[in-house]
Amino acid sequence: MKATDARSLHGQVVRELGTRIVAGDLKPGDVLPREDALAESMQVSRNALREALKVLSAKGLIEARPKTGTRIRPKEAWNQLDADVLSWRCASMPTDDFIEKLVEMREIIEPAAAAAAARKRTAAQLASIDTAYRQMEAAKDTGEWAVADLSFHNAVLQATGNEMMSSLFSVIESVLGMFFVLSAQTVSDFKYSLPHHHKVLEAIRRNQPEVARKAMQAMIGDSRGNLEKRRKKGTKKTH
Amino acid sequence: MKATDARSLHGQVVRELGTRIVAGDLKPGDVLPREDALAESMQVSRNALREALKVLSAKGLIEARPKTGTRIRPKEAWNQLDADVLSWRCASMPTDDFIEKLVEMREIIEPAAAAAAARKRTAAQLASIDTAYRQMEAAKDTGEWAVADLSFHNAVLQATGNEMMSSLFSVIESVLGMFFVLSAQTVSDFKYSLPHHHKVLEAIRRNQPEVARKAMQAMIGDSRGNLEKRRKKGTKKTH
DNA sequence: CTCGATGACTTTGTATGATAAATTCCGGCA
DNA sequence: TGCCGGAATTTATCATACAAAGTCATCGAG
Repeated sequence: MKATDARSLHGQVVRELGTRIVAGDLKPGDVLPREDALAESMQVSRNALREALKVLSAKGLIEARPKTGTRIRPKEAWNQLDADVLSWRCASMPTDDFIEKLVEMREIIEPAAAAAAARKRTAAQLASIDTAYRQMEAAKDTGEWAVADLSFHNAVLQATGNEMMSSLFSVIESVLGMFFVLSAQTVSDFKYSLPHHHKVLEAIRRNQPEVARKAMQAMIGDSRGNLEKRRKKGTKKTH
Repeated sequence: MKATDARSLHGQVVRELGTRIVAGDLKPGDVLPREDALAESMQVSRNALREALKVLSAKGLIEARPKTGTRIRPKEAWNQLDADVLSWRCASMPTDDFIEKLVEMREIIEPAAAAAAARKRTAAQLASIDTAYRQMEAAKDTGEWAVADLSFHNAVLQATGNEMMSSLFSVIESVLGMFFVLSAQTVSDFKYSLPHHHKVLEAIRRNQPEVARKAMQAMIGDSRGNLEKRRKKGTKKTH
């Protein structure tokens, strides 16, 4: 689910450079080659390259100044919540440290969102959550499950009625994505978290904020435990 | 504190179009004029315009396709947490509804951040918070206070050690900015929240997460009350 | 008459070359 | 030594041309 169109040429340049920056291949403070040199080395026109640089600049990754050149900005300046930045970080062998931070964000965002949704959801928003839940019930494989699961959590965020909360879905998407890839092979019963989701759904349906918050916390706590188990297993394998 | 450089020409175009989009002057679904026509009407080259469009596209505001044209994307697709988007929304007569959403975000983010900071802060991070606090103490006018206040809350977010949390500072910056402009004239003692900040600082110093969380919650609750008072006064004036 | 393919047209995408503006850095001068 | 100005370099902007992609109408076949 990439925000940036990867088909276009400048989109490929954005992805290429963005990936290399977040992966640490290009470090903060480093200056990029001159625009014409970089354009030539990447086999694109200087025009396409500049459009890519503007996009990276909009995401806070780089900064261009005449004469000085274009340099990588410090990590604190990056739009760490940007969907592309998150996706690039996830793509490049995320460290356990990063996954832990993602989970930490989730633990803050989702219980609060569930509580807010229980307070303010409209009938239509509740219906969206309900639909997603039923798709999870009906899922026949891990692929269908993943899609429905993401829909569920997205619907909860949207039910808060706060568009800034909805924008945080990119974080949830990242952490769930990590979870899916880590548990795809090892889990036989991929629906084991269905009861957790049901509790959240019912609490939101009944407008019970604190019940919804607790249910969501429980779900995430469970998820965190499994994630750590999988991660340990994964590191064992590499020995 | 603009992320996008407003001095450059394409930066001005970004700001112009971005402002008009978030203000609702250009609505989701609307298609922009052709690139060459739009470029001419804005007195810039098509090249500069395209770089601006790429930036807006990176922020999720627009989407361009051959033949179809460039259209405004639905609000759900916008990067609502982007510093520029937030600043543009704040610049254009924010509705009470939007301010309420900002406060809601703050109530979720900052108590959790204070707790995390109390758990994980390094000595250097604590020193940053302490420095900001002393600058608040020493502030001689509302301008100095505002700067120090922002530093304080930024330092707390950074003390969580989670860069995604730090990226949420743009939200805090927006809500505090609104607070400052609304209370600039009406408040005689602009340091009245100093004790609140002191409690947060001390709790973080002593590694007491729950104390820090409560102290931050109290500070925000107080701030919310004042904001509503000011807002009411403001609407009264317009009668 | 309906459906589908085909071709022309419109709009964005990419390339190229040239000029302007800004900033650094060096050298001259007081 | 320190200030000032010019040269050099790099990004910023402009202009033009062509390629690619998608839309829409038109035409033909069933």
